[in-house]
Amino acid sequence: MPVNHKDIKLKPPENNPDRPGLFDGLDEKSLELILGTSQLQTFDAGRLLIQQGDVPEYLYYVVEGVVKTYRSDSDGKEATIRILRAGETCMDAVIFMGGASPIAVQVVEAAKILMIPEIFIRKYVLANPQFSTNLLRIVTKHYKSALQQLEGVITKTPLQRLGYYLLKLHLEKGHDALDMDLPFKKSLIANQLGMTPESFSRALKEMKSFGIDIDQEHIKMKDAYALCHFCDTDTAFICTDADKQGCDTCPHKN
Amino acid sequence: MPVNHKDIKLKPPENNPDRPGLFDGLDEKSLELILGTSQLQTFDAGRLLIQQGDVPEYLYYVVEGVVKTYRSDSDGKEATIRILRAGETCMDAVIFMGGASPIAVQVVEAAKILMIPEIFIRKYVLANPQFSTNLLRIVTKHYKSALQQLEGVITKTPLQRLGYYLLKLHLEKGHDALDMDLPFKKSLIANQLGMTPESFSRALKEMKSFGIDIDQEHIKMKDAYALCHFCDTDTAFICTDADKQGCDTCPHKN
DNA sequence: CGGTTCCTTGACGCATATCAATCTGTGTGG
DNA sequence: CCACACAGATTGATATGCGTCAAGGAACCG
Repeated sequence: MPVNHKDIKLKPPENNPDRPGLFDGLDEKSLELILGTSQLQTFDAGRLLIQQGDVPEYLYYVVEGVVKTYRSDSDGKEATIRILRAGETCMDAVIFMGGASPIAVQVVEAAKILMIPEIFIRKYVLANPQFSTNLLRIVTKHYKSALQQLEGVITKTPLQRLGYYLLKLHLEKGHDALDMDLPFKKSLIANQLGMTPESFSRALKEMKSFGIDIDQEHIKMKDAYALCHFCDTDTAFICTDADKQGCDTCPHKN
Repeated sequence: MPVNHKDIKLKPPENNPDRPGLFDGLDEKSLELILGTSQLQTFDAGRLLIQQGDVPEYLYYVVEGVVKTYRSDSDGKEATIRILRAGETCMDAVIFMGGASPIAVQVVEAAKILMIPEIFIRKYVLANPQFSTNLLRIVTKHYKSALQQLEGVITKTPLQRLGYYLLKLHLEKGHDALDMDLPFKKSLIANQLGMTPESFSRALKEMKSFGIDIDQEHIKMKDAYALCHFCDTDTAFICTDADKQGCDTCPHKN
C-alpha cells in the first residue's frame, strides 16, 4: 500500500549540512511521488532486514527506532559499521555498488521503516538532480565516517577511540553541554569502536583521569575542554571553540 | 591551459562494471567540456597533493603513475586508505562531503594527473545524470572497499587479511592465473592492510602452508583453490568458479 | 665498491582478547 | 511483595599475538 504524505515526518529537527537527509530540498510533488511507490513497515528488535550477500530490493529510511549495519566474517565475528536513528538511511550506497550487499542490516530497537524500491531510486537519480546530490552527500558522509573508524582502529588505542567517540557526541550537542548520555547499549558501541565490552568498560574508567566521569550511561565532563586531547582535523573543523584559549592541543593552532 | 581531448586516454583497457570510470558513457561533447576546464600536470614521487584538513579545489584523475590516499593522526601514524593507478580518481567523494578533507593524497610513483575543478564537478552533477551515476558508482565502490578493510582490521588476523588481499588480486587476473606479482612496494601494502612491514613479511612466509609460495614480489599458487580459505560473500559473488568442486569452503554452498 | 633503501629475522614486552566469576538492574511469576 | 531468572556490565587473572626495537641481509645505483 502506498504511503500517505502526512503519515511520517520526513525532516528530522536538526537541518544542518552535516546531517544530509534523503528528502532535503525536494518539493511536494517529488515527495508524493517517492512515497507513492514506497511502503511503511514496523519491525521488532532483532529482525534481519538484509543479510550479507543478499541483493537489496529497497532503500531503508528509518522513521523510528534503531537499526545497525554490520559485516560478519565466516566465523561469525561482527564488525558494526553504523548505528542509525530516525532520519537516517541504509542500502543507499549498496544499491549503486551493484550486486550483493557487503553488509547486513538488523533492527536493534523496534523500528518503523520506510522502504523505497531500489529500482525507483536508480531511475529517480537520472530524473532529479537534487536527489542525486542528496544521495551523494549521504553516501560520502558514510564514507567519511568509515574512514575515521578505519584510522581509529589502525592507529589508535581503545582509550583514544572512546575519547574521539565522546568528543563527537559532545560536539553534536553543542560545546556548552557538559552532560550527555551514551546513546546506545554499551556492548553495541564497543563493537562499533572495534573492541570488546570488557575493554570498553575499562576505557570508560580510564576516562576519569581526563576529567570525565561516567555513571551508568551518564557522562559528566569537568569542563568543555576535557576532550580536546582527542581532537583531530575533522573535529576541529566543526568545533565552535576552535583555536580559542583553554585548548592547548587544538589542531588549528599551526 | 585547457587540455586537448586527444592528449590522454580516458578509458583504461578493462571496461567492466566493477571498475566504474569517471568518463563512462559520456559523449564527445561532454568530454570536451570537462577537459576544457581541466588541467594536466606531472608530479614527482613524494609530492603531497592534498593535506588532511585542506579544502580540495580539484578532483584528481590519475592518467599515469601511482598515488595513495591516507589518514594520519596527531602522532604521525598513517593509515593507507587506497592506492590508485591509471584511470582511478580521488577527492571525488570529499568534494561532496563539504569542508576540509579527511584524507591526504600523496604521489607514490611519478604521476601524470588530470585536475578537474571541484566547482565544475558540483555543477556538472546537476546538469548530467550520467555523470551523477558515474560518481555514485565510484564513491560507493570506495565505500565498499573501506568497509572490507574495516571488517578485516577488526575481525581478522594479519594472515587472513593478507589472504583476502591475495584472493582479490587473484580474482582480478582471472581464476586461471596461478602466477601474479605484488603490485606495490611491500611496506605500502602492509600499511594498507593495517600491519607493520615485519608482520607482513612473516605473514607472507606463513602463506606457504596454504600452498602459496612467495619469492620476492612473485607469487605462485599451487592450484586455483589455494586461496578459497579466505573467501567471503563479496569475493564469492565475483568468483567464476563459485560453488564448483575443489573449494570446500565456498560461501555459496549454503 | 660504498651508500641507500627496502626487506627480513630475531628477541622482547605490552596491550588487548579471552575466559570465568561476580554484580547490577529489570522484568516476571508465584 | 518477594524470589527468581536473565541480560548486560564489571572485574580479575591469564596468555598470546602483534608491535617495537635492533641487527643483519639483499638489491639497486651512483
